[in-house]
Amino acid sequence: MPENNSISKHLVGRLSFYRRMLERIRLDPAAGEFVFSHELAAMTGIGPALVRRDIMAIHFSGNPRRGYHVAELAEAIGAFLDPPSPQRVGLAGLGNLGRALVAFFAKPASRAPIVAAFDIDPSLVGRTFSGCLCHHADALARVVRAEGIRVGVLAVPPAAAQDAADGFIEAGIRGILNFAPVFIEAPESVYVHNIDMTMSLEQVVYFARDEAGNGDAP
Amino acid sequence: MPENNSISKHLVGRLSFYRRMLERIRLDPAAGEFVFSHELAAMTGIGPALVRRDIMAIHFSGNPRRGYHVAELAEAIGAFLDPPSPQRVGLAGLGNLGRALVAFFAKPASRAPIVAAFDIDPSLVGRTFSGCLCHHADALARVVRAEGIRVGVLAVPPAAAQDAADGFIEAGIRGILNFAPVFIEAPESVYVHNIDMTMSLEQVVYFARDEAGNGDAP
DNA sequence: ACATGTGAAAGCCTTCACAGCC
DNA sequence: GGCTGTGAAGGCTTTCACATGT
Repeated sequence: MPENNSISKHLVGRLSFYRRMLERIRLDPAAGEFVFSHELAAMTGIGPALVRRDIMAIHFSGNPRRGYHVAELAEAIGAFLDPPSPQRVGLAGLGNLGRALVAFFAKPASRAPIVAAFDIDPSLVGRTFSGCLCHHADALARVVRAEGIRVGVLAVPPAAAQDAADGFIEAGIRGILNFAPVFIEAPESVYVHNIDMTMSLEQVVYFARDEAGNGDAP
Repeated sequence: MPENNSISKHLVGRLSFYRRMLERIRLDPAAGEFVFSHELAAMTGIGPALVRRDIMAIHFSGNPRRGYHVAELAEAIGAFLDPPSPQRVGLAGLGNLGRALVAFFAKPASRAPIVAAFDIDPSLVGRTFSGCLCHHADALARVVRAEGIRVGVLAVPPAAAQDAADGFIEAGIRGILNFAPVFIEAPESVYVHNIDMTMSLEQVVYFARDEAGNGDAP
């Protein structure tokens, strides 16, 4: 049975979010072994019907009496989301934001560990940040290939973003997480996700102005 | 004439993006005084028809011969997006991410300057980061009121996020930009926008795995 | 009773395609 | 000829509402 139902970006994001909530439930000694869709809904701000539909999408089933088994659901999400082996991530740009990101993601326990960083500043090259060595940007494509990196994170100034992206792409990267406030040109085969903080802040400012309703669930 | 056409979050985000591109064009001596929708489309990764529709939405008009007047369009977007006076922003959490954010947004020239920061770490309180004074988190609601802050940014650990949000809300904030990977409960009257980096990275990792298409425009 | 699983409906956003104009 | 402005269509997401199961 060919698994086809086109998987949307939104579904993947929500599954990631559910899993984090499930892990929190697992660590909570006061919580039971099961959750209801409306409980997950309350924890995430997502509607209960959509929670159920998302769980359906990964072919997991609950029990109308008890709800969903927390540990099993978390595992099912993992089986669906996680690649067979952790994907190695490279980071371009070790400014304030880049350092924040390695601190977030560098831990090897992570499902997507940052294993190499790059910058053009000679005072950073050769140093280690949160256990992650900084290479010179000139070595980007070479190190990406050598380390088997499949995902690149761009935390460089806007003017440098396309160049850094090109380096990653040339080295055969498959996905890019872009924090630079510019559009990154990339082949169809490379998935690009943009996080534009300036845009987000301007959005909040706009809706903060008048009686707008509550925002989105993530 | 009651301006009503419900304005979507997406539209606001794209307008913010267009404006940044227009400003870049203005600084480019090689660029002309006008742009076509397909040129803005190429710079942003957004479809040309949608660009035109977005411009329509703010009641700006182009000229079929020349395109859109760059300076005038930028001004029209500003008139639509920007509040009468710059909205003051407060930041909770001065870890790596918080420091990156003040560096981004603290400059008073910004349309949304961060004017105060908060943390519980005594070694940070009283110090100044990128020109922005760090107060103790206990003073959050008081300082937010005193400074006339209308928008709050959450860059605190997940466990502290709801508390910080409650402080902002109690002080009458109108919008929240949340970087913590949790759902923030807030009244209808407060707009909440979530940026969940872990989720975003997991999305990229998922789609990087196989032959997925290109991602979104921001 | 009350929750899951799900067809059907609703809503929203984007793209198509073309009339009208420069 | 090529671009803007836009009704209409198309596609995608989410919600509704209820049959089903326990």
